[in-house]
Amino acid sequence: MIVPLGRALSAAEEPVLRAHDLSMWAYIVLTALAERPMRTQAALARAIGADKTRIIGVLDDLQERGLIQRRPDPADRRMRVLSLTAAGQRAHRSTQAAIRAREERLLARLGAADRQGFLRALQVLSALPPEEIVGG
Amino acid sequence: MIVPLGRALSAAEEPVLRAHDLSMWAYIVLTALAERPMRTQAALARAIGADKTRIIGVLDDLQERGLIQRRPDPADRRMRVLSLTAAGQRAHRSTQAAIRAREERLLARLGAADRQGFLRALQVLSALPPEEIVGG
DNA sequence: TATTGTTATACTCTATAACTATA
DNA sequence: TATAGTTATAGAGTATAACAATA
Repeated sequence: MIVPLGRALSAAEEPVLRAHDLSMWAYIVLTALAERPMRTQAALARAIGADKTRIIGVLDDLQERGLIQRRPDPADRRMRVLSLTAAGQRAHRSTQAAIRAREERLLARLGAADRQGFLRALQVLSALPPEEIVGG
Repeated sequence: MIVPLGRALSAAEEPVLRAHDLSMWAYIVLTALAERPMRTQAALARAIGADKTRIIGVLDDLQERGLIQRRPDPADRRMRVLSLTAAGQRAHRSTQAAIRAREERLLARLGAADRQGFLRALQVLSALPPEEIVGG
């Protein structure tokens, strides 16, 4: 049930993201960096559950459009310090608002109790480390 | 949250499926046919949200292993009537039991109220036609 | 030598289009 | 001609491996 639902929700959010000129991964990256800047790209990749090679193109694009900053760390120039620009923060906030409005319309279909249980269950299960899910 | 969770759950169920020699799609097909036999492959594909070409290899394999029957409809020999064999029913039941046991262990982490809300919310949202999800 | 990021390559999954057979 | 199923092909998304820069 969850996998098809995830697909449907992704499909539902795609028009919203396109309207804000962001790919799904770009939005995920902005969301992660909005929570806190990262010292390396590998750390960002881990945080969002992506391969480190997967996000390079995304970062290239976001940087080119001035939504993120990506500078070599002066202390260790192998690393790239990542953070949102002011424009990036604005883009993230407006996109997130649009997505939340859409989610709100869907959650309105649920009873208050189910809704709360659903969101709490998602948080609990998402917070589990993968080993615990696999191991049961 | 839902998409990564779905990925994690899929990954968690994979060892169980492998132990029963079934792919994810094979299991989905068996589950659909356990509910009710289908008159055409296209109907099955629609029912499980897959492309009609996607399931052909799956059906080939299941038929070869004697888990499903797939016979031309005498009334219209273009169509293939699909149904589980006795062995297919057994395979489905034992695999489903193993998967449910694993799900049970995960759901045990939730409070009773959250758990009920979570499952009901999943049912409600999954039952929504795609248009309503996209349209909001 | 070990690590960060990058590029190039291969692999998996899925969808599209062309084909066969029945009607 | 239209439909069910099949096959072959191409596309997107992802992961793996080799490479360059820095430590």
